[in-house]
Amino acid sequence: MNANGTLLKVKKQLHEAGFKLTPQREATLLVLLENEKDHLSAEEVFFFVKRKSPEIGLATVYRTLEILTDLRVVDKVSFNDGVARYDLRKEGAKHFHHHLLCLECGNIEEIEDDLLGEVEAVVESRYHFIVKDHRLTFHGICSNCQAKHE
Amino acid sequence: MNANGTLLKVKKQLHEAGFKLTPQREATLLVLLENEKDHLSAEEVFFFVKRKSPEIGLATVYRTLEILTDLRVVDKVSFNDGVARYDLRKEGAKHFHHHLLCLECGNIEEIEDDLLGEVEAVVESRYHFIVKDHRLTFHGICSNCQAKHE
DNA sequence: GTAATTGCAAATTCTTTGCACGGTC
DNA sequence: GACCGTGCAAAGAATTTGCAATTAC
Repeated sequence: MNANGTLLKVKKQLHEAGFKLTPQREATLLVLLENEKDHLSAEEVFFFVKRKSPEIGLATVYRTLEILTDLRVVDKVSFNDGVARYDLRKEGAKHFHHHLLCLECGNIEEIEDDLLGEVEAVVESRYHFIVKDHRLTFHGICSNCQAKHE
Repeated sequence: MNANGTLLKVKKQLHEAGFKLTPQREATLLVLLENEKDHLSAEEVFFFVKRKSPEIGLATVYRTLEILTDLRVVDKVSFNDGVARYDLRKEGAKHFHHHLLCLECGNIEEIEDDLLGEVEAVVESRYHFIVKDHRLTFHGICSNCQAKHE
């Protein structure tokens, strides 16, 4: 689904949940869409939104991100650096994607493969735990940093 | 390895890394060992340590936990609730264990199975990423909460 | 003895909240 | 005109830091 389609869909979701479609919320959504590959913190979202709409407040960004998290439009994730980051959920993706965190350069790459199908089946049967979602991050050395060492 | 064995081993590690073996560090370690199954936050560790050694300061606990994280004695993890939690690494475990987070009661269960061997091989070959460790948490409904619904 | 470590308090950082004002249906 | 949403500033929570006093080795 393209950015415009996603935008329309989320607007509909907001409306159906009884929220208003304010310019601030739209600007925040646009920033999230334009930086889909990144994992922006609230401060970073604020920074980008402010370039479009300088009058916006940080608290509004936090409040918007909270709403979007509740509506499952974004996922709130944390990579142990003390800030919450917000990650747009992929349209149609059954599960949350995975991350590759490089221990040297700190870069975070997203991978889309659904790698956990079998593993979830094991967890469900062995622990009688109904899996709804997961968070999987690999820590290691990215290909760029490997190349630097050669 | 039993608690005492672990304690001795960590003391040795501290010593080899040039740190002093203070009573505060020992008390903090003991608390971590006694609550191995929990995922204590720094505040919680502080609370327990204070019962043994009331004169300890919260900053010391933070500093000790940082050292233990650097020495890879504990893992710092975050379950998106805004606090860092500290999880003792299992002796001899090749990889960090996994977690089952119940969305209803909030309980966190640890599972020891090494479920990711194949998945890591896929990641390494497909993305040329050298995997050093991982974080995997399943979100879902634990068996207790399932029973409540019946 | 002395350099590392501590406790305390102050400072920082991230996030949430209270509130008066503004915009919308 | 009720009400939702906003910006701002203040509050709150988690963590870090500066420093003088203390302690381990």
